[in-house]
Amino acid sequence: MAQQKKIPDIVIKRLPIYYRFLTNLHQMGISRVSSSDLGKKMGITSSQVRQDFFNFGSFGLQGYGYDVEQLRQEIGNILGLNKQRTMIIIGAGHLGQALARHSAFEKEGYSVVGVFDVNPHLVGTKIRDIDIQHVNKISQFCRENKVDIAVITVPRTYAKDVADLVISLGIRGIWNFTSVKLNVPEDVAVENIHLSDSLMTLGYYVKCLHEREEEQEEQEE
Amino acid sequence: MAQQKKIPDIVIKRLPIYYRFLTNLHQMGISRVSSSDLGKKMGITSSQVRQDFFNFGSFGLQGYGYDVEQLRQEIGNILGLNKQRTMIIIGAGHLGQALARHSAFEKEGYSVVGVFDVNPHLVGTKIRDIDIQHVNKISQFCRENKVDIAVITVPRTYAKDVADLVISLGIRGIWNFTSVKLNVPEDVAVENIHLSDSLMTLGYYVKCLHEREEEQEEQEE
DNA sequence: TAGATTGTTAATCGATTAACAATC
DNA sequence: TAGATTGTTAATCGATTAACAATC
Repeated sequence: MAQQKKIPDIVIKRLPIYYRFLTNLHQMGISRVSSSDLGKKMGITSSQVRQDFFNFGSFGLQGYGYDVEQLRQEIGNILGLNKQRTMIIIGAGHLGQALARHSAFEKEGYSVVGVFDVNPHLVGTKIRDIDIQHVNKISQFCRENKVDIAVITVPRTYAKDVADLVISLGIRGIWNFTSVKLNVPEDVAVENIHLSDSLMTLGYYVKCLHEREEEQEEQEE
Repeated sequence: MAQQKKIPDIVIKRLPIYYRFLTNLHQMGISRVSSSDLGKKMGITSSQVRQDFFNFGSFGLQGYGYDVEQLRQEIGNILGLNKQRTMIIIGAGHLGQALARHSAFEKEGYSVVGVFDVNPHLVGTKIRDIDIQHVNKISQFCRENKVDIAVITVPRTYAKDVADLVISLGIRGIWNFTSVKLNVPEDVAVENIHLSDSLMTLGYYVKCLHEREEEQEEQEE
């Protein structure tokens, strides 16, 4: 069943946030929520909550609201969390290792099945129970194992080559932690974590706040 | 000089991207660029490029375009990259340590000046040349040192308390790596890196691509 | 039933794109 | 000068918000 009219990316980006808040509610033992309660918690309008869900169907009950656990599962299914996904991490530097050890992803159905690097000091060692293999083993590994997602945590100069490689091996999802913009065919999905960009954005707002403070001090004189 | 009409957040989020592409151009020895060239590289329209810059003034030359290095510096100044910023990292787990060791931030003027944790096995050890101190030393540290940004990489249950603490100590910028939504006063800036959200979003698109592939296979039969 | 809240359409708002006069 | 490209206003597009009939 094909997606009819394309759902805006910005709506998709909000689904994990809904999922997160619904998980919280569920853990707090709350079994029922209205669009306006949920919106208030998340800092958006009730209209937006209902409008977002409307893209996928109708999950609520008029006059009642939403069943927390049911809605959570619906959104989980939309996101595909009901299916197990496998990831390989390419680049076992500080960040790559931290991600490999980050156990939280596993709970959501994402498991790291391989870690690769070029550094001979790392190749052969283990992260948790996974051997770090040399990058030149990636092709073989992907032939022998189903891999859904490649996590790219290599230095920026290698990012493009690594992306091209994993795409050629049939991987359709790339989680890109480098600052490089990856140009990929339309049948490949890329999600970027641009740490530096995020930090610079924060820096801008901090600067603005400092400037505002200085102004206020001047006015007080 | 106060910011006149507020510049949209979405424009601010693009500034680091411009900065990044301009740095690349500069490193490639390219000294001149037009809005349409820059837009093409970044995957946006030339109109948007000009419209974005128009928020801050006029940096170009009609009939010529922009001087790469000059534009880069202008954007750097807007972002406040000309000023040195200090950060403390709270939570020296895998992610916190990886960020502390991530040297790239330093180049952009952000330096880690303190790392804190509660784990007695970590307290007293070093990351690079920085001592890991116990979290109960944060107040004292902030009184004795100017700290611009707090990086929060603690488990989610402690996130709120840590945020409240650093805000009470006068820190105005929070880089939040936990999955918790931090409710902060309006004179505090928060930037979130929600790794799980990003991964789930990627998972959604991977799911869609898989479904599309299956459909195509069916049609071929 | 009366009250509440959804699903869904319509109105508004803001961001992107187009257009073009200004000018290098 | 002629050509190119900006700065800037106007038009379009898309996302958010408001409104309300449907209905639990």
